[in-house]
Amino acid sequence: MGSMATTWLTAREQVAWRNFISTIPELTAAFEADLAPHGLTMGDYQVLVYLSEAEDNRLRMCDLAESLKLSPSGLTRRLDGMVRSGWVDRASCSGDRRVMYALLTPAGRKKIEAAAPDHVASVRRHFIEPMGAAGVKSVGECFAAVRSHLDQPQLD
Amino acid sequence: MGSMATTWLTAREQVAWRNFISTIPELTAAFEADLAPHGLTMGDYQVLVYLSEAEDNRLRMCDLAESLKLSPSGLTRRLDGMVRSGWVDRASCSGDRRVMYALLTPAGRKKIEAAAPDHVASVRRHFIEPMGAAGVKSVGECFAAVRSHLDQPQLD
DNA sequence: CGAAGATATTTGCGTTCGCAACTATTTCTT
DNA sequence: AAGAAATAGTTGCGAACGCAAATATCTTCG
Repeated sequence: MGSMATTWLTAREQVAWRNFISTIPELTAAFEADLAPHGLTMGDYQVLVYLSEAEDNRLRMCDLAESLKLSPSGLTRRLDGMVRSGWVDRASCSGDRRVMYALLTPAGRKKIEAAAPDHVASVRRHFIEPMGAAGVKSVGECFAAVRSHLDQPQLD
Repeated sequence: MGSMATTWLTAREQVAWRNFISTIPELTAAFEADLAPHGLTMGDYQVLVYLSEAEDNRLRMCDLAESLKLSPSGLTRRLDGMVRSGWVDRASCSGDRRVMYALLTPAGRKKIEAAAPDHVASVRRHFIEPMGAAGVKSVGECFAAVRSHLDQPQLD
């Protein structure tokens, strides 16, 4: 096996890592709780966001799954619920019959318009404000870096 | 209803938020993948970490659940699996018979000692290195702030 | 002391999600 | 053009987890 000695985390690195990893569950729970009065989960909300920003308010399932970082089957099931709720419709694609579009219904648009102010306030209150302007900038850059590193094809 | 106008996110705030929220699933998937060869999930690993750092290598279920940000039932089930794997034992408490201790077995200690170098390398590679030293410091502070805000009893 | 409430844990149940397998369609190869 | 490979989506299955209820045990207070 490798004779490479382990490079442990420095105190500061460990603080960053542990703060991050232990905050995520509480933070997401807070967002879910703030969205619950609208009858939405974070997952539902994200679907509505992507659809409302998409051209013609619709996206192919696979593109939406990619945006949401969700497996194909996960998206199928999530959409099932949202279709039942009337916020999203499915539509087949005339050009490629493998494809299903998810499309925002008028009810879905109403839903996100009603929920958005509360959700934005929630994000601002729990996430943006505690870290301050400099923190926001830095965190944005850091996670961009983490993400772009993850998306690379792992050369090593 | 409130006549308060919504304060939308600035471009920079939105970048930070979206980078953060979209990176988490990929990041956790990367950690899970790096830990999988050891037969461990992130959840299992965290249990082993807390137990290995605890006095006498044991913790009350409720304290462990609190540390892990897990519901009591979630912890019960997670431990079930780890007990089956032989990494953890349950022990009742003579002083308070409601209490169950989770305690690290020698096999559990071996397990985390074997996995730790890989996991630390994984954290370093996916999380620490991409954000750089200044980023690490800032992210640590930011999430400490977010967390301490969440833990407050919500005065407003 | 004894009843009421608090605390610790587990179990039943429902939800969410990923993987693997399957179907349907399109695209590539020769 | 025919077969192989790739792509899009859904379904079966199992794992993880939270909530509410049940159980057992303390603790508090009249």
